[in-house]
This record gives sequence, C-alpha cells and structure tokens, in this order.
Amino acid sequence: MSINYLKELNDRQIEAVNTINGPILIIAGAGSGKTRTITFRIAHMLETGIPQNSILSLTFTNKAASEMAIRVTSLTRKKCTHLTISTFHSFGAKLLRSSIHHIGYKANFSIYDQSDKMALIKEVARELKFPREAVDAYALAHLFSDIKTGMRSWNSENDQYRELYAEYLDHLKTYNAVDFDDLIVLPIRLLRDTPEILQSYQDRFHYFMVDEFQDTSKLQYELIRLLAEKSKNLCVVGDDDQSIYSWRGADYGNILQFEHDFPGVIEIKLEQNYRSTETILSAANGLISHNRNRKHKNLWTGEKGGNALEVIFPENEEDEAHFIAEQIRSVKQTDGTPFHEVGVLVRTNSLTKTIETAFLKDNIPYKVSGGTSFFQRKEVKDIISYLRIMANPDDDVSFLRICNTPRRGIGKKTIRTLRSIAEEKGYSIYSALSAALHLEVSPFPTKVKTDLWDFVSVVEVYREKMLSGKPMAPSLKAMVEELGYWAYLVQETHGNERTAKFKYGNILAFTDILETYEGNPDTIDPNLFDFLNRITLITRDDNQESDENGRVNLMTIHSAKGLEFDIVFLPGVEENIIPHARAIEEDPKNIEEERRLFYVALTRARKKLYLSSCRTRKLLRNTIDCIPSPFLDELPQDLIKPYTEEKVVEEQDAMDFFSAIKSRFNDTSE
DNA sequence: GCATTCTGTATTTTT
DNA sequence: TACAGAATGC
Repeated sequence: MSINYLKELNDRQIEAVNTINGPILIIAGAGSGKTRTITFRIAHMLETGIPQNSILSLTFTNKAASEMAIRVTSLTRKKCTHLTISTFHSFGAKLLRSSIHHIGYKANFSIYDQSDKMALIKEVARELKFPREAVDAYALAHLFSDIKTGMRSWNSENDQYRELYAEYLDHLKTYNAVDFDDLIVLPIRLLRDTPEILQSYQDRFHYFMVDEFQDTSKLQYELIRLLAEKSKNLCVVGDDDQSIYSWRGADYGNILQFEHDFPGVIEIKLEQNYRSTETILSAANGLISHNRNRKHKNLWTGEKGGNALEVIFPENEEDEAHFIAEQIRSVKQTDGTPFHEVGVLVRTNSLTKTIETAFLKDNIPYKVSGGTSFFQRKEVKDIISYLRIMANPDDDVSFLRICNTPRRGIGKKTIRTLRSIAEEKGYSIYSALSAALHLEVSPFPTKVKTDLWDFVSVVEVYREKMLSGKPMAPSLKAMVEELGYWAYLVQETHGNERTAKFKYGNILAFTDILETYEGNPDTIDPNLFDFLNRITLITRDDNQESDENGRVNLMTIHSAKGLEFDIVFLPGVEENIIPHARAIEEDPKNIEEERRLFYVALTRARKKLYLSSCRTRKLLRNTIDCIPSPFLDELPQDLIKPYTEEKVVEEQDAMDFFSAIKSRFNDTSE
C-alpha cells in the first residue's frame, strides 16, 4: 500500500520528504510539523526500497526515539524491527557492546550513571586521601565530564584534581565500566582508530538522520559525521531557536560545521506553524526577536486571532497552585478540555511540589514526567546492582552498594580488608574476594567468612540462572525472596509498613519490567547485558503508556520539548527563575538560552496560555519578594491581558501589573 | 556491626 | 524544613 503523503504535507515538507540523497539541513520552526515530516520521510525511504537496516536515525531523548519509532510503525503499518532509531547514547552502547574488546574492555561492561559516577569519585578520593572538604563529588563529576569531552582543560584552578581524574579513569577500566561520556567518546575512538569497524558501519548504514540537531554536542556530531562521511546521505533537522541544552555541550554551531563538512547542503525551511493561534505565535516571535544570534526565520500561521495571554500575579506559590488547579477545573467544564490536553511547564523540578499538592487536594489527576527515574530508586537500584554484579563481577561500585544490603554482617572492617587485598593485586573487589575465600589460610574470622560465602553464593547461583538463556524474571523473583528483601525493608522503615509495601511494590514492578522485556517478541536476543544497558540509559521517567489519558501533564520545560497541549500554564515566570539566577550567574550571555527556553515553553500551547508570576515565594526558610520575569516585558503587550476574576480585582490587578512593569523599568534604567 | 543522633546543606535543565 | 550522610554510642 502506498502512502499518500502528497495530500498530507505542504510543499516544503514534500521537498524534505523527497530529498533522500545527499546532505540536507531542515530548519524546522516550532510546530511546523517536523515530526510528521521526518516520519513521512522515513516511510517514503522504505517505500522506495531502501532496506530498514541501512537507516540510522538518532535522537536526543528516549522519549523522542520511542515516539518516532511508534509513528513510523503506525504510518507504514509494518514492523520496523530492523530500523535503528535510538538515542546517541544507546547507539554508542550498542557499538561498544560489539567492539569494545578492541580497546581492552570486556563486552560485559557496566554503564555508570551520574550517581554511580559520584560514588566512584568519592571512593577514589578516599583512596587518595583527599580531605573531605576538598571533594565536591557533584562538581567533580562535571569537571571530569568536561575534561573528557574536551569542553574544559586543566588549569591552575583545577589542576589539583588531575591525579584524581587519572585514578578515576583507571578505576573505571579495572571495574570494566564506562560512564555516559564514554558512550560517545569511545565509539569515536574506535571508529577513528580501527578502520575495519568504521568500514563495517559504513557498509551497513547508508542513510542517516539526526533529530533535534541543535542539541547535539561537538562529539555527537563527530560521531555521526564519521559514519556519514562516506555515503553523505545525512539529514539533520533542527531549530536554532529551540537550542536549550548548551549546558550539556549542545552547540548549534554544529549547523555551520555541518554546512562546511558536507558541501552542497540543501537547506529546507519549514516555517508554517500548524500548532498555535496567531496570538500565541506572535507572542513567541516577539519574544525570540530579542535574541541576536539566530538564523533568519519567519514563522507564520494561517490561523487568525486567538485568546490573549493571561497573566496572573498570585500572592504566593500556594495561591498560584490553587489558581492553576481551579482554572483547570473550570476550563474542563466550560470548554470540555480534557486533562491530558493541559500542560503545566516549570523551569525547575522543585517548582512542581506545591502544584502537586494543590492537584492532590483538588482531585486533579496529573502525571509528572521527569523527576528521578524509577530505576534510580534505592530499592530498585539495589536489585539492579545484584544484576550488574552478575553481569560484570568487576563492577566494584555495585559490589560496595549491595555486599551488605540486606544486612548480612559485612561491615566496614571487612570491606577495608577486601579493598586492601584488591588494591594490592590490582583486582576488582569481587575477584579479590573470590580468591581470598579459596585461600587455605583465610584472612577473615570464621563468622565473617560464612557471611561472605553467603553473599558470593547468592551471586554465583543466580548468575548462572540469569545467564542460562532461560527466562530471567522468575529467577529474579526467587532471588529477591531468597535475599529476604521484604524483611529488610520492614526493618529499614522501622514499622512503617506502608512505605515498605510501596518499596516492595517497586521491586515487583521491576521484575515485571524484566518479564515484559524478555517476553516481547520484538526484542531481538533478550539477555541480561542488553537489559541492563537499556535501563541505565533511562534516566528519567517518561513512560507515556496506558494512563496518558485524563491526566494533566506537569513537567519541566526541558522535558516538554517536542510536545504540545491545548492549554499551557507557566508558573513562576519570575526573575531568577526564568531566566534562572544560576544560569545568568554562570555567564550573562546565557540570557539568550533562557529566552529560547521561554520560547519553547510558549510554543507548546495550541490555544491558550496562562503565565503567572508570584509576588512572594518561599525559598529555603524565608519568604522572598519576587520580581516578574523580564521576558514578560518582551512580549508584545497588546497580546496580554491581566487575568481578572471580578471587577474589583480587575482594577487592582491591572494597576499592579503596570506598576510592576514600571518598577522594572525604573530598576533597569538606572 | 548496627541504630540512633547529629550535622550540614539545599545543587537548573538530562543522557 | 527536610533529607541525607557522618559521627557516635551500644
């Protein structure tokens, strides 16, 4: 069956769909039907006979990747099992799985996430006898990341951590573990240094696509450049106005670099917006025009008119939350807007708390996406650590996490002994332990020796089961039983049975996830290693499954990118929140990125926008006075109407609105 | 080795 | 205020 895409797309979009060969740059403004265009493009490629397995499509987030896979599948009505649509990081992980032995790792490597990384840094710092106050694991994790990705170099200020860094790298290698940065850095190294590997990838993949190109880092670009160098069929899609990840290395200078590296780039601009009302679009355009560095673009819509933007100045964040809750209720009644068509977008995760409370109180069903991932919960991560130590016995970070969880009598002293044996021999702790247990003369007292055996035998017994090729989920359940994890939870929560039940429920949910994974006919070769890799790359909760209907979406602006809602609420449109104080502190130039962030927020709305700026807000212990965000003044003022509930309030609000603007004006004109 | 008390610190955004 | 990790006592 042929897809009639001509009817569904505009001229520019059709051009994008039809241009399959050679380098292409698609500049896709907000709401310009980007996802439609690229899914049609992939579908069209398949239709012209391009085999699935020669297409590689890279995105930035798991959510975007799975969304695209779903759309392509539903459009082509075919299983797309051989189509590679993944994030840069999981593509990197897959590449490493098959080729990492070339650089001295084993294929069963562990992937360390942010918290594993910090644990390792602390561990190494302790070994090197760094004074505790000199070790800010959070900051060091960032420094090491920047060093590894070439964004920062050693200087007089950070030179004291050079040795720590070297030792950190060394430990990773001993533990047969890689961090997130390695998932990009190591594949590049492999492709550059090992011609056979590059060759095999270039032989397999002939068509490349990168979504959200403005958010790729220099290194991610380098990775795709290497792969696409030969075929030159590289299509990148992006919007410089929506570049909001520069703090993570995203560099929209990549757009220029791309044009330089691939001569003859065809540029296609998608400028017709199908999403928002004219009012919303003009507001967004008005705002973004304050940015200096941008590619020329003229986003327009055929839609005329639309509701003015409502601006509210609640007394404090609780009033703000109430207002939002009430308004959602009333909009649902008057316009019949379903809950899932409402988005509440915040700058920082911490702002969700008050709003959640209000939703709970008013019985508004909601879901928060973002926040720490399910897989990062302590109880879940404990179980994952057991799996990791089975997959990769050298993984010391996992070892240390669970060797005494649940409590089995392995204490500080025992660990110290183990560590010193390991260090002496240059082994990982687990290998040192196995070796020590088989010694004639045990370095441990009898009781400790028994405790250690307990641990080792659980790991060994279940490793065999997990790697046997038989279903893993039943074994995992049995292991959780055998560990006595339930009793441990009861003990840990000292009698708070509800908490214990909740946590145990999470573990059961986790075993279900494993079951679903291995039971899914679309999973090619389900195995422990692949499963572990997948789940560590899911760092946020973005399960858009089953219950997406009927719930208000509460999330950060960052995670709202690519989404759209009928009605959008933006709480906390205040100075220091957006633009965020820390961002500006870091570099005043960041104001442009903050503005883009606000632009992304505005352009999520189809029909209606509510912006609120509290007069006061609780921060830490005390209540502070808030100033409306300067971005409010940058919106065309005729598109704004101060929100009014009653006449009396109307005048009051209007007056406050103008006096707020006036005070801002006075502030800045000094 | 474990449980309790104490102390310090709030981390912007995410793979 | 809330929560985690360290120090201290049993």
